[in-house]
Amino acid sequence: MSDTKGSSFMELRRGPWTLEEDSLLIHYIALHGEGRWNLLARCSGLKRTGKSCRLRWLNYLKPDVKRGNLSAEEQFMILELHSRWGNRWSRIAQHLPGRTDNEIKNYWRTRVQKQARQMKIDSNSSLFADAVRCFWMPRLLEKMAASSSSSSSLINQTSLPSSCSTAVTHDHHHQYQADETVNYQYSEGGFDDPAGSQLLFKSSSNSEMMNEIPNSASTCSFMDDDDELGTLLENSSFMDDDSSWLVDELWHVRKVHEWGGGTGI
DNA sequence: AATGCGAGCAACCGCGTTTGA
DNA sequence: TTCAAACGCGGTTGCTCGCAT
Repeated sequence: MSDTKGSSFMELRRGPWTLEEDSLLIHYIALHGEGRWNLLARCSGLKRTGKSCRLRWLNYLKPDVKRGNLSAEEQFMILELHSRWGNRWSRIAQHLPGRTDNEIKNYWRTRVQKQARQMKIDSNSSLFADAVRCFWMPRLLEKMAASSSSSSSLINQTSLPSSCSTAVTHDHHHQYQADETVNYQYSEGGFDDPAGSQLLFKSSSNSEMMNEIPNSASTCSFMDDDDELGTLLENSSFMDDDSSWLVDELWHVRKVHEWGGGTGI
């Protein structure tokens, strides 16, 4: 079972890869292709396990791996797909070309869970899901709208109760492939419609439009009970930047959720 | 300038699944 | 059908770098 058996006589390297190791790996794969990682590890001259070689290639050296910050669209996709699939990082990564499961996992842990920690709530709770859906995702949509006047390949919609939606204006209609059977669609009307609070999916198999609200049982219901707070939140900027919300305000959300008999944490 | 600390990310580890002999 | 090897996924660790003191 051990990946290192058979090469136990050889001292295996660990830790950061050197340029020489990278070029060895790239060269070997150029000649022999991907796969058979243990064979590669034995034959390439690398003193690494097959696992290590595979990881290095897939997460860093592979030509189509994107580097750099995640775009608003990519962040939106991660939030949306995670709400549907949970920690299925590789599955989520399949829908973000050039991004790896490791990168997405790191994003979730360092950025998303950080927000949950600041709010002192469980990142797996419905409350946090509400906050993401009501404040973070609309903010990303705003950013996407602002930048999409140039160009955009992705887009979406989300389940935004009218009480939660911020002023989002769009001049564009976008579409992206979400998985084998579902196309996500977003159009401007979806947000302008006061009742436009649902996630719309267009089945590619039967072309029917379907309404779906992930986590619908808890979707922002707490907002309906507090118009004053709703106004406050709508008028507020909930992220100082890409990943930092105004924690004090979100703390109020938490309190309203708890006191208002919300879905709990 | 030196030190401490935290965020971000690359890499490792354990384990479940798949493959093929 | 069985079993060992290989593969892939998700959780965790630890290194690096930037910022604050």
